[in-house]
Amino acid sequence: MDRAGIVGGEINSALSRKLSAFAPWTDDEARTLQMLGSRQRRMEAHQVIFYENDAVSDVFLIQRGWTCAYKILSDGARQIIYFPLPGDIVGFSNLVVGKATTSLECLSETIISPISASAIYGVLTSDSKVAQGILWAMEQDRAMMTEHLVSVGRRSALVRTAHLIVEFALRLRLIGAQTDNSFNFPVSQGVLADALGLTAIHVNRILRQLREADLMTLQSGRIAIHDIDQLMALAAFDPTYLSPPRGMTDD
Amino acid sequence: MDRAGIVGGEINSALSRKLSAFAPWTDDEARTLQMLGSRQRRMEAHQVIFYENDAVSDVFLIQRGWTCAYKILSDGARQIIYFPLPGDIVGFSNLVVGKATTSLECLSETIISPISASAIYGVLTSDSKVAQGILWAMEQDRAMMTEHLVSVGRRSALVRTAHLIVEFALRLRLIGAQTDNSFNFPVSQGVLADALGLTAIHVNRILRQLREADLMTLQSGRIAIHDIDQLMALAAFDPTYLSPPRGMTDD
DNA sequence: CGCGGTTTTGATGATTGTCAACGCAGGTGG
DNA sequence: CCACCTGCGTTGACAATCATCAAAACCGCG
Repeated sequence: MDRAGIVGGEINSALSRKLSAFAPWTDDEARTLQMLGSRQRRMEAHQVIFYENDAVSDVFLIQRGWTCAYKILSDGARQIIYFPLPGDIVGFSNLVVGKATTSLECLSETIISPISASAIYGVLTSDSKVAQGILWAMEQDRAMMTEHLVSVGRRSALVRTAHLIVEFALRLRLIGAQTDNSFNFPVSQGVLADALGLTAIHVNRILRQLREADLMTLQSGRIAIHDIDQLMALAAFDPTYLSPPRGMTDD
Repeated sequence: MDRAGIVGGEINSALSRKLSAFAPWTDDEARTLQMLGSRQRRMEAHQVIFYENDAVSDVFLIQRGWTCAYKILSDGARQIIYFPLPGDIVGFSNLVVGKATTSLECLSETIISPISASAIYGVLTSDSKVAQGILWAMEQDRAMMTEHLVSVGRRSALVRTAHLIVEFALRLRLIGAQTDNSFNFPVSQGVLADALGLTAIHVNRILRQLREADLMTLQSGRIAIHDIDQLMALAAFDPTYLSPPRGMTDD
């Protein structure tokens, strides 16, 4: 297998970085991945990329920064569905139904690459290896949503919070954005609450518990994990849903 | 457009019935859909089609009956992710990661059609119209999961329960399995609880409330909806996520 | 320096869970 | 044919988790 695309070439697209966990890529395939991220737009924190029900047919690749996809209820409550990070593609629903089914907002300064429906369909039908990689990414998204649902439905506030933090840590590690056990975290406690189905006040109390148990600290936009093993044990975290399928990588 | 496949032909596959809501199909396309359901297996209530982590590469089309996909936690708690009904295809994750990411259990006597990975991939790449239909179905699944997450995260037990019941009613109507406002419902209160993130006892209390408000009754495996409008209003139910995209059907 | 948003903490309250008990229906075996 | 058993539904009393209300400290930023 030709791994020059990874070993020799430069990886400057978040999508390549993410999908390199799935399989090695030839130069040709790597170019295809690069191409999907050629158009780029910079956005500020708190800017909205699209709102629910907006007529959007593009899909968006996150290149840099943190975002969140959410729904707002009639009483003003908000539920965050998913946190798209660099390498993630958001809005496949746009392709099929022609409008956004959630809103998508930037949590930090962010760089996104809009990808047209035809570009996506083109890649999906022309290059079956790349198509498989994208399908894997979609499946990983679904797995994260599943875990999220399990968390909100059946895990205590403490376990649920720990689970989400561990997920962030592992996702960042997978895309090579984290070396030690600390990382920037531009997510306010209110935002965290809207993801976890809690109130900001209760999230604060949970974070204090985690801090006092010497498991992790969230301070001025940065998370430091002090004991990842204990944190994973507390969350009963099974990391397989984030990893590429066995036999795909040659590790 | 040739609608003979629907108007003239007989529709005996649940998949055709479901996807007929998405678009009209030619005879050729209808045959393709039929073919996906050619192999059939009958199963009893409480039988398990597959368990989480089983090595499965097939995907399953539900032809008849009710099923539920769930995860079990280390403490024995269960969260139901999704209720696949006739016409739904379950287990796309099997294709990509080669094993089941949830368990799938029959709630009633059920008929399923296993579909091999190659058959699915074949249809996805050879017939782009059918592929689009399947992508729409996948997107509808995702939308249901999203609503489910919103329910469990941010809706009160009462609203959440009402929302799920309305969803069932509309799904059944879409696949032509319900004419009046009552339908068989082989879902115990304990199962309902595992879907809603509640206890069976509390679900019982909520059902009483709904009954006493003259909105709906669940009795001996059958739901009767007395006031669908008020029920939808209570749940703030927006049905668009279940319907085919605008402009697809000629209604 | 003041302002808005966020974090933090305490006091109180509501929604939902836990425990316990009983009725009911269906199935099974003596 | 009936006793028994098991799963499910129902209800009440009580407990726990988490929400709500209130207030103050903090922080970055114009």
